[in-house]
Amino acid sequence: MRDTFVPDIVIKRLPAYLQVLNQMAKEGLHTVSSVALADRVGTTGAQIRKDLSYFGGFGKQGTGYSIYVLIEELHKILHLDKIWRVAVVGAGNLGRALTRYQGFANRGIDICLLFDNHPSLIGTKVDSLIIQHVDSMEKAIPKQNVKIAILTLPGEAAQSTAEILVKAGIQAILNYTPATLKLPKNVHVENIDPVLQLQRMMFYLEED
Amino acid sequence: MRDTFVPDIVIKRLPAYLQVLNQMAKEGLHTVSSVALADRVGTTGAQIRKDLSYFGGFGKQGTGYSIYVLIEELHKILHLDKIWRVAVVGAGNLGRALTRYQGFANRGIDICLLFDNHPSLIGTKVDSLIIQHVDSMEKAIPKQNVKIAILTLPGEAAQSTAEILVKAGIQAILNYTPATLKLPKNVHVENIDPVLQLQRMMFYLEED
DNA sequence: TAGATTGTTAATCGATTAACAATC
DNA sequence: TAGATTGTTAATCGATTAACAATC
Repeated sequence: MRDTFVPDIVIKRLPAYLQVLNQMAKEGLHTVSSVALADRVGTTGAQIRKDLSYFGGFGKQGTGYSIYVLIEELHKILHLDKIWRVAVVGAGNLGRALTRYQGFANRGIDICLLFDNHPSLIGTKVDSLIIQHVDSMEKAIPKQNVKIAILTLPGEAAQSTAEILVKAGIQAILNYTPATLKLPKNVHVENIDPVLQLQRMMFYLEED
Repeated sequence: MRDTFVPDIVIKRLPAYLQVLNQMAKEGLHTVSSVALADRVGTTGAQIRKDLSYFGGFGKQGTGYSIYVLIEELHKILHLDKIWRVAVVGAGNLGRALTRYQGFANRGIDICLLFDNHPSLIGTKVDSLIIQHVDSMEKAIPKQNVKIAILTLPGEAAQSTAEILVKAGIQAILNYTPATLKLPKNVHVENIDPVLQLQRMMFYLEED
């Protein structure tokens, strides 16, 4: 079932479905139709049914989907049924804020490494995590078998640092820098430079 | 020319083009072909030419594009030829980090308002900005004619706060919360919950 | 049983790519 | 002039939507 190719764009939507399903479970609901779920997510029933059908038939005609079952299946599909260790690279404002971010721990994300290259920061703590020098990444990352990194450095250092991360075994990078990273295709990069995100919306705003 | 419909997906790519063009200008280049630009952005020459053609013909056959001209045109198209004032709502770790973020000021973004609802924070400063109570948003936002807000609250408060923001005249929201906001279609929302971004990549990682 | 809703197929829509005449 | 590269059209590809038989 997962052998058949699933388009990236489908994968991108699944976490949003999961998000709403979790919310619904919290509200005490047990069952949901594709249309009801779609209304909350902001899409259509047909699209949800199509997306889910790449992975199997989780619903019941006439009834819809068991919220509990669907959450469980989405967890399996997205590999969320384990805790992922993550390294934060760059201990500036943003890096420290993300390290402390409450939303990670209870959603299966464990920030376990924090790096910077600024001498005065090395050895200091952010909450209980000690800031290590970027030069120790190549050893520390494989040691803890970390596969995911969050990049919050100045743009100039992003490319070279990302290359070291890849050498250290990192397979996915959440890139908060403005840099357009050039990395092997097997490394997955999500770009979320806040400036770029804001610029995307400015087009739609009235100049005044 | 801008009267003809331009697909959202084209608009989304323009800030990335601009990003690379700025980089090239910094490197001292003056001219670039669609293919050379595409290589750096990670797309194809055809796509860049098609995207730009929605707005006019900025290139010269045989030569390519003037980097200077293209940067200027993209600024005009995306409405980046002015400074945009932005409100940050939520003065937790992330909100404070974004308020202090160096990358905003030199790219035309002015964080001029910061709100929270936690009594002990009201009146305290983040850099030179005073944290105000969320109840004062409805007055303070129109007063400064702010159209863009960054949401960094706990998910539970996101929807109701966003509705107040819309009433206050906000037209674009950069949403860092896990909430799926339901707002009038004329309000532009970009969702960048870091957890969702990470989950999108976990699908592609080997379970081990 | 009658009503509701799935999973899937076929039809439609939109986006990307290829190709090339125009021209710098 | 010859070579390079644009802007655009047509062809291809992929994603969304509509429709409905199957069935709970």
